[in-house]
Parts: sequence; C-alpha cells; structure tokens
Amino acid sequence: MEAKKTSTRGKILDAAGEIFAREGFSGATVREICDLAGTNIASVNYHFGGKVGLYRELCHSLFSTIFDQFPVTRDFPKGTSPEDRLAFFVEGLLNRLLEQQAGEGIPKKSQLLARELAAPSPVMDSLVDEFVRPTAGVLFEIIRQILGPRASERDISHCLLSLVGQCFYYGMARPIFTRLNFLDLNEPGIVEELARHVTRFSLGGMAGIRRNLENTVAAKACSGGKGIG
Amino acid sequence: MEAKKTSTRGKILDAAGEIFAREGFSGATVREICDLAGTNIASVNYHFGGKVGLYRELCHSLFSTIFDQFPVTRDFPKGTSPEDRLAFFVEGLLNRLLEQQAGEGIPKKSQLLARELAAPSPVMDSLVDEFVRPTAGVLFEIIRQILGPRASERDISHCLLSLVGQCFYYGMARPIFTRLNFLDLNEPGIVEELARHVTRFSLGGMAGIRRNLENTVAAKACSGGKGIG
DNA sequence: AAAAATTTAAAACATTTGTTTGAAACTGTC
DNA sequence: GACAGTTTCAAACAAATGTTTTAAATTTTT
Repeated sequence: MEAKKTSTRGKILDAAGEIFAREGFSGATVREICDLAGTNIASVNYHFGGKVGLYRELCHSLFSTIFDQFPVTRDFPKGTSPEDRLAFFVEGLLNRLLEQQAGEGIPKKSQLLARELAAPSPVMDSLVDEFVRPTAGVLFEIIRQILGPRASERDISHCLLSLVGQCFYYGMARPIFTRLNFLDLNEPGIVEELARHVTRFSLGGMAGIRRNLENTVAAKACSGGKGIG
Repeated sequence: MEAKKTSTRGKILDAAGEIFAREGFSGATVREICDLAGTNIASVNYHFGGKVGLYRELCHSLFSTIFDQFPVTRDFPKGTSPEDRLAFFVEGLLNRLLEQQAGEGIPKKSQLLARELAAPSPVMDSLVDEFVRPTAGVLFEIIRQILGPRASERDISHCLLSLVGQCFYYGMARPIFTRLNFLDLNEPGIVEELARHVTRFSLGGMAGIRRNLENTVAAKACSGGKGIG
C-alpha cells in the first residue's frame, strides 16, 4: 500500500495519508489512523504532538516528496524553446497531481492536496510559500515568452491559470468524471497522454490569445475590441 | 447576508450554507449553525431529520437555485455557430461557479460545491445525476461540432475537461491564487472578462487539437488510433 | 373559544472526540 | 546486569457532538 515504513512514526504517517485523504482533516479521527497504522492511540500525540501536528508534518513530507520526485524544470540546453519547456512543465505538474498509485479505488494522496485547495487550512500558507510560489514563477516566465512582448501580466496570469486549471481538474475532479464515464485515470500511460493533450491544447489556446493581442493592438485606435463575438 | 428568510427552515438553510461552506460537512456543527440562525438546537432535527438531511437539502436547493439563475444554453436561432454556443456556455458556467456575492472575505457558497468536488459525500451521486450530467451533455455536443467529424469521443472528453477545468479552477483555487496575487475575483466585470478569456483560449486550444487530428489522420497509415475503447 | 396539530424550547443522553496519564516494555550504555 | 532514556500501552478524562425527550408555546382548525 505504501512505502511500508517500519518505524511507528512512518506507519502513522502512511496511515494518516490514507485517512486524511479519504475523510478530510475534520472527518479523520486519530483512532482510525492508529487503527490502520496498528499503533496505540497515544502514539500520535507522542510523536507529533497532536492531530494538527501530524497533519502539518504529513503535508510537508508529502509535498516535498512529490515535488522532488517530479520536477517541472531542469537544466535545458541553451536555446530550448519555451514550448518544449512548457511540455516538460506540464508533464511534471500532471505527475505531481495524478501521482499514480498502485491501489484501485483507494483515494489518492493527491486528494489531500485537492482538499487543501478547496478548503485551505492554516497549513496551506507555508505550503504555498514553500512549494507553489516557486513553481508558479517558473511557469509564469515560460508563458511570458510564449505570449510575446505584447502580453500584459494579466494576460499571462489568465493563461497560467488556464493551464494549471486543466491539470488540477484532472487531479481533483476524478470523483466527478469517473461518475460521468469520461476518463479512467487508472489506464497505464494516461498521464503522458493527458500531458500531450494539455500541452497541445494550451499552446493552441495561447496562440489564440496572442493572435488576438496582435489584432487588438493593430486596430486599437478606436474601439476596445472584443474580437471574439 | 442572504435571502433573509424569515421562516425557521429558511434561517437554518441560510446559516447552514455559510457554515458548511466555511467548515465543511464534518467541521460544521449543528450548534454553530443554529447559533448563527438564531434557532434552537433541536430545530435541525425537527425540520431536516438531522445533520445529513440538512446538508442534502441545502445542496439541492443551492444547486437548483444557481443552475436556474445561470443557464448554459438557450433557444439559439437556427444556425447559431457552435463557437457562439460555447461562449454562452462558458459565461453561464463561470457565473455558476463564481457566483458573485456581496460579502468580502465571506466564504462563497461555491466553495461548498468545490468541497463536494474534492471530497464527494453521498450527496454527490444525486447531484451529478440531476445537475452535472445534463450540463456535460450539452457541452459535449458543442465540442463535438467544433472539433469536427474526425474527433473521437476521447478527444472530445479531453477538450471538455480542459474547458471545464479552467472554469472550475477559477472557482476553487481562489484561496491559492489570491495568496499568489494573480487575480482578484472581486473586481466588477471579472466574470465576463474571464469568460472571454476562457472562450478564446479554449477555441484556440481546440483549433490546435483539430489541426493535429487532421495531420495525424493524413499520416495514420501505420500506427493505430486509440479511439475510446 | 376549545381542541388539535404544529413548532419551539431547555435539558439531558449516549457517543465520540483529541488528549493525558502513569505504568510497563524496550533500547542502548556503562 | 543495572540504569537512564525512550517508546509503547491500556485506561481514563474532559470537552464536544448529533440526537432525543418532554413540556411549553404557538398556530391552525373546528
């Protein structure tokens, strides 16, 4: 099921990942976690100082593990196109969010991230600072290059959110589109397929935005054009 | 703050919307809800049969209200282009998800939807059947037309999720990109702006997909297309 | 106005919750 | 092998939770 930690601490962390992902912070109980971990009820308080301490440490350990495992950038050869960097970024991000696990119906730990997103706990602030902000910065620069010099920061932000949104949705909305029979995320190779799609879709999207920028700039003298009627 | 219902039932529903959105189902307590509603603790059980009964009724009332208020399709004139239908759909969907409310830092009720998405409760099954599936069906057909006859169901699904993902992300990830100073969803007219962006971005994305389809079809003699199985 | 039904209210109930306690078991060191 | 430090364990604790109860108040019906 997991990394099969042998220490009590590790066993608790593993179990906590599963329970917190399935039940949420409030819904999870330390008894349930200790049950699954096969440890005593007092162990959580002994090793983590309490429920929130466990949750905090779990989140950090989870994030840093996943972020280390799947980078979104690397030392590209000089002159690598922003499109190629984007493709690499998307695959990394999707891997982080989908994080294939062995289990079948087992709620993935990325659901824990999804929960944090939908219902931010105090833990989130440090997570955003430590993990999300740097990642977003990388993507921001890539998109800036793709959109070209006419793009405002707002344009870049929009496109960034469009791209990240697609990736997150695959990670978060599994319960929904599983019910709708749209996609089975358990197929092998699905992450790469989705990465290709998201990259292609987003490049097309940004091409559309860029085209629009050039048009509106060209004809901006008079009317603030919508261009999309 | 709300519709200011005067009946006890209404007051409870209003308060429940606020508390459940802020605390989640497990985190919310009936005492807190009744406190805010100014009713007796027993009233939840009397009127709704219990906490889950209240939650279920709240979700249904919330969804049907919002879905009625913001349609995603209408009687278009014969021959309306799928692109125009898409633009209308996107604006409707974004309105549903962003659902501007007066309050400032007040957790929006769309957060409740976001929570359901990230952490589906038993309530979700009926919600998906009643509300989500029909909506998805509409979008599916629009996208099918835009992508053209070469698109497989899987292609359509991918694009559908790409589009819906963008919209959902705006609704769900507010806590994150607020922290990142990417976007302020409280600006007036922001929904229309985002709708324009998402529409343009997605049309560009689908154009890219379509282009790719035509290319690969042209040279598909050997490698087998996957379809949707 | 009387009676019946509905709604509200305060208190109590049985569970469950996170946490603490204090002793037992274990680990490594001299 | 004894000892100090660490870890585990069963039990208990106080607080909080959803729910029930029983009676009073209110509304509706006759």
